[in-house]
Amino acid sequence: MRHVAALAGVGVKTVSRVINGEPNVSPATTAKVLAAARSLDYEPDLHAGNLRRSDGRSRTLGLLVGSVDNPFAGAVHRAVEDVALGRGVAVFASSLDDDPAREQAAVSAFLRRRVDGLILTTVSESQSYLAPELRRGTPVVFVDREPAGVTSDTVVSDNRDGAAMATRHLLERGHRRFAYFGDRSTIRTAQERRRGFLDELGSAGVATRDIPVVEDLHDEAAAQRAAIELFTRPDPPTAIFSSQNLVTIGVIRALRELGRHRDTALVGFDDVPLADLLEPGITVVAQNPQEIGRIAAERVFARLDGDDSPAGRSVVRTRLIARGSGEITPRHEG
Amino acid sequence: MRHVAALAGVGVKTVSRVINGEPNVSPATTAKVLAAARSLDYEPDLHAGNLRRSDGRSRTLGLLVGSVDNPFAGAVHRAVEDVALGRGVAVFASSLDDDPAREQAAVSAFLRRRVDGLILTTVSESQSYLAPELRRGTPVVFVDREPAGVTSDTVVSDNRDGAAMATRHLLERGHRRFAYFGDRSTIRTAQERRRGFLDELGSAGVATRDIPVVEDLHDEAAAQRAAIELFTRPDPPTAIFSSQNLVTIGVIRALRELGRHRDTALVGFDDVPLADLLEPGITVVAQNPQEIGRIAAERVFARLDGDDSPAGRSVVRTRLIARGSGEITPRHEG
DNA sequence: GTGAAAGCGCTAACAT
DNA sequence: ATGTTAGCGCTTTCAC
Repeated sequence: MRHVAALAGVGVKTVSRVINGEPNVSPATTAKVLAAARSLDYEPDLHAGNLRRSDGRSRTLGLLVGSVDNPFAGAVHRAVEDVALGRGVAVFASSLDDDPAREQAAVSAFLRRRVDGLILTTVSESQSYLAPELRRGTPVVFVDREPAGVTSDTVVSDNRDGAAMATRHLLERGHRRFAYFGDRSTIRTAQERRRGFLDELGSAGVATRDIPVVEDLHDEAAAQRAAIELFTRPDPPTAIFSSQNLVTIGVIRALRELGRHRDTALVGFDDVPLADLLEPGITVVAQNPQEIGRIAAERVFARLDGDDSPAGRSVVRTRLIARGSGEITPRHEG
Repeated sequence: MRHVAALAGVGVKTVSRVINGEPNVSPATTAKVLAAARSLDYEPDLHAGNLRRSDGRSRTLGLLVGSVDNPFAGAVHRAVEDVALGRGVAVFASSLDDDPAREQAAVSAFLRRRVDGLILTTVSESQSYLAPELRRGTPVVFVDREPAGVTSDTVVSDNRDGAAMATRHLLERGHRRFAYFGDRSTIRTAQERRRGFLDELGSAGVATRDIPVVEDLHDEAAAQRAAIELFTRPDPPTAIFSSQNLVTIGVIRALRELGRHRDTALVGFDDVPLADLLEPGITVVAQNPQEIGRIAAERVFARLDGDDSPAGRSVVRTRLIARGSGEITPRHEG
């Protein structure tokens, strides 16, 4: 900046004024400064400015998702980016991998870089470590999973209702023998989905005591193995509810392998790519990651704009998409 | 930091030493400083340090991909993150959307934030605007698409060879009536794939003059429409090569709709999620986005570590995955 | 309409 | 083993 000022024959403050579009600079001076900046390939240093700037904003956001390599996270990320772009804010994205250590490391990395706000998917038992930062006024929005130990804005899917809706869908087709496949039972979201499933069966008068509830399946292969194992036992279920993306895919692979995909009903929570092109198409309770990301980003910016209303909880509705697998009726036993 | 120093009863420089793990601090002092930092919830300001730090590194990378909401980009991003994480480097990710204005805006946003390196997928006609930055020594690695107007490290798939391999695969099954569906013809990568396809047909003695080459299909719907249109004309092809992810999916939808998916061969460039679960499974020339991302990130860090060898071009091999659709033999005409 | 001086939080260089 | 001073590139404040 000093070089630009020297080349343009003005003071540094004048350069600063031109760069930031502040008033009280004559057009002639402006032109000189711009020309000098161009010829020196000058790019202002945003961080240096921040150090002294009154609002202290880095125009930067930290986003922590399950994994950036994952359709749900990608959609959330994209929605956040779209909102941030309009504000001239850049987004740091990191992957959680359901690892509490990574959660803390990522948050710390964001904070050291003085992000203006945080959008977080969490996995550790408590987010109370964020309390000082919240007190300092940094906006934090939790997405997909609710926080514990602190209160802050949260955006989640209606996990329980969505799971209940899926279950009702299967009950209405006459199923009475169910199985549940879910991911890590420590994850709140997973608990909610299981609860929605079991409660709905309970209300329908189905004895939930004997229903196989297989949990802690965190990848396709584990889900596939678990499903195959279940189907080699007597009286396999006629209907399956799978509580997550990868689990659903693992179950599909298992049913194919067993030749059971046309006579076993399946509804998955969370949409699966190309689910409509499979045979049968996969019926799912689809989340709305775009909406989750958009709302989360808008909450952050509202807070930055001074909104100091109490922390809120936004619930983004899920939607049942019937494609075939959920409409299979119970087979008659041999 | 001043507050921490005051609370610990030491000078700021000692705090700096402790925070950065520099030597020559007594254990007792270290403990005092750490305690003070903890009690004040102190997080060092990385940017402020950078301003003065001799290496001037922000420990930050800028990554520009097609769209963060896209499986290929997600895999690249994840690989870059994994390499960067080991170095304590955070990643800014942005979406290009094949929009030249976005490309420039994203690069400028990265530069203003003083990223240590750039990993870019580009779409504008020339990247000569990066020349000053390259001269300044900022490492830039181009991924997926080669740059124009500047020379710098590049990591790409073997587009031409991959396309040729796909074509050979179809030729070997006896096909002689082909069609090509591709995305924007202005994209170098797309040109290479088309070229690989046509050259291979030429070498096999197939007249390429009459082959339908449908291009500029940038989404599923456009590809689907184009394929349906082609199949309503006389003498439809018996084999299709589609040059991109979304185009492949559009073509699959079209073939389904036409009831042609079991008698028309299809090989797509770039893998498709769940392609193995479709019927028939989709044969593809799979890229290796993880490898592309990993190599790109390693190139950046090698440059930062002082590697000043001439700009290199890494070619990541594609792999043909036969799943059914590419093994369909030509139907006999009625 | 413009510039000079001070200072943001930190680290380099040189004390001590 | 620790402290002091200067200065990174910018914006603030205030003077002209």
